[in-house]
Amino acid sequence: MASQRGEGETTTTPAEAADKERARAIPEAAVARLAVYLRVLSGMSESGVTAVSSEELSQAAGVNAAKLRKDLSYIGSYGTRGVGYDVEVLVSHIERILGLTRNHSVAVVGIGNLGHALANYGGFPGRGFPVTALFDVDADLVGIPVGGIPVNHIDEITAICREREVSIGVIATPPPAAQSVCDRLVSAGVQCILNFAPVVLQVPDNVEVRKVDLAVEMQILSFHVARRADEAASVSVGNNGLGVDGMVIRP
Amino acid sequence: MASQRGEGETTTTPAEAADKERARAIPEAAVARLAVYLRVLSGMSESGVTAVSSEELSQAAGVNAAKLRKDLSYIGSYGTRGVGYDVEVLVSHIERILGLTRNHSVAVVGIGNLGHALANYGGFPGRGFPVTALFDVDADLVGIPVGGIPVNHIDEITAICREREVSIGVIATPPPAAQSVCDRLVSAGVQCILNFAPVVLQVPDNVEVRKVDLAVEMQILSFHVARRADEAASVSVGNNGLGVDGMVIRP
DNA sequence: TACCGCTTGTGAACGCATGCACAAAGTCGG
DNA sequence: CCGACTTTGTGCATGCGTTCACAAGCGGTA
Ligand SMILES: NC(=O)c1ccc[n+]([C@@H]2O[C@H](COP(=O)([O-])OP(=O)(O)OC[C@H]3O[C@@H](n4cnc5c(N)ncnc54)[C@H](O)[C@@H]3O)[C@@H](O)[C@H]2O)c1
Ligand SMILES: NC(=O)c1ccc[n+]([C@@H]2O[C@H](COP(=O)([O-])OP(=O)(O)OC[C@H]3O[C@@H](n4cnc5c(N)ncnc54)[C@H](O)[C@@H]3O)[C@@H](O)[C@H]2O)c1
Repeated sequence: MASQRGEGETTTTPAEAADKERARAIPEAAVARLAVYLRVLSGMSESGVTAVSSEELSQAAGVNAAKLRKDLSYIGSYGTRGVGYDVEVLVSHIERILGLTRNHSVAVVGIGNLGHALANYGGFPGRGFPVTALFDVDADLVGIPVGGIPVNHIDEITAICREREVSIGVIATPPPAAQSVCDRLVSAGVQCILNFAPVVLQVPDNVEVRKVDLAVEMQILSFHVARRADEAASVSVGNNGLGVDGMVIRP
Repeated sequence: MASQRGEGETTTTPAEAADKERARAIPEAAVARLAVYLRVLSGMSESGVTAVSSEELSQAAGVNAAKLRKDLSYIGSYGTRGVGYDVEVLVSHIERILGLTRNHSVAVVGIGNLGHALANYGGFPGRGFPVTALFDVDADLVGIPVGGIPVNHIDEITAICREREVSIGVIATPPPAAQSVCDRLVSAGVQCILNFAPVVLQVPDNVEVRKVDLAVEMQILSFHVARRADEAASVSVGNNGLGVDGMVIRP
């Protein structure tokens, strides 16, 4: 899985080496936000904006300006005091930190409702995540192209993932199949998995899993609805001020 | 615990009132995990399991046992020392905390690739999130039923959301339309929004937004790939220690 | 060149979340 | 009824992430 970018004798520039050392120290939460900043900056760049202040960028990204500056400081000092940041410079530095200077081949497993949507989605290839393989267990689906890629049978997963150097596996199968699919991806050398099935996957330490769980998202929203409803109720009815165990909740 | 003899003649039981007071104090991160516990517990319940220890449950949920116990302690003390937790009891308490004792009507806006998948998905209604309305701007889609629900035109959004008491709005439109759709949902009284469009939505304080951003998820995975690759590289090569950060950008 | 106003970068304080470790509280066998 | 054993619930320490506040640095201006 070495670098596939062959320019120059050395594989990394000094700036890259510096970035990479820094990468270790970037908080997980900041990484997620950097991805958002990158999208906002890309949009600005396309609109012809060349410079931006932390205040403007933080507004557009929906975060605190101080937090944004701290996040950017994790990747280095590329701003100009009194002026702001050069959009292009920031874009290229964030891209490098996020490892977007190389493409990450994506495989989608489970070409049902969700798998179809993902395979058809045009937003990934343009951002460095080409979908290069689709898998399903259903014989009727095998061979049919979805979003331009033919569906392969799940049994071919190891060979094809190796061959196409898949680095991200997306699981969109029913929950009972998810763990087995995950195991197959892992044994095919895939080290990153994005899981849509509402199942907790067991993986070795060297594999990174992120889950997208819509039911959980909705339940969190539900929790906030309930909390809000309570607040309204206790305000209108009158709060006796006593929680359980005599804890005083509100003044 | 759970004392408080009832002067709760209203719609809430004493236990509910106690829960609701606690809800205020539950950390956001714990709420997300409670939703996961709930799913695991529901599965156990269906499999006929009636009791579970924090150790077992934490394994199944993929978290630390101490963290699980702390999370559960936020909602009250419903375990039995030396034994564990009663599955049904835990399920009902978590459901109540998450506000799942009432149904939350869901509207999906943007019936394209993703919207179709969401509308067809059978996993929501069974969990208390019935999809009761679909909207799109495309006249060709209006009137066609998807997943059993006919698509309505976006212009009807206010009336229909009010009428069907929609509490969660799901945005699956292209990015440029997302803010405008969001504004319409808000003015229709929807206070919870789940956003799939890669856009930062601006909403009033009383509206809760959660976003699902697949590109961001992939970029986080990409970051970890890069980090891992660097570690491997720096172990084999060693660090040159030069911290000089020239503004070297690859042409 | 010297000054002024603006914006970055970051040290330091704070608050939230995690994980440990153990007393309290229960069960069960005898 | 007792004592050994099991598991919960939680105080506490630790670490991570966020926020504040301000000195340092830069461009513009006279
Ligand atoms: N559709 C949604 O909107 C939605 C929302 C939330 C979560 N999910 C989750 O995403 C997953 C997929 O949902 P869906 O609606 O697309 O389901 P689906 O039933 O439409 O599609 C599942 C696909 O997986 C294939 N499959 C089954 N076993 C397989 C295996 N062992 N290997 C490879 N492929 C296999 C099936 O043939 C089918 O094509 C489910 O776990 C679901 O819970 C979906
Ligand atoms: N499909 C995916 O897998 C995927 C993945 C990640 C993110 N997304 C995001 O989800 C969103 C939807 O993706 P998609 O692939 O379903 O797109 P799509 O183009 O297939 O569907 C968008 C739908 O929204 C409708 N629409 C457009 N403007 C509207 C408006 N003002 N009001 C109501 N409806 C409107 C269109 O008629 C269309 O039916 C996009 O923002 C996309 O970036 C999709």
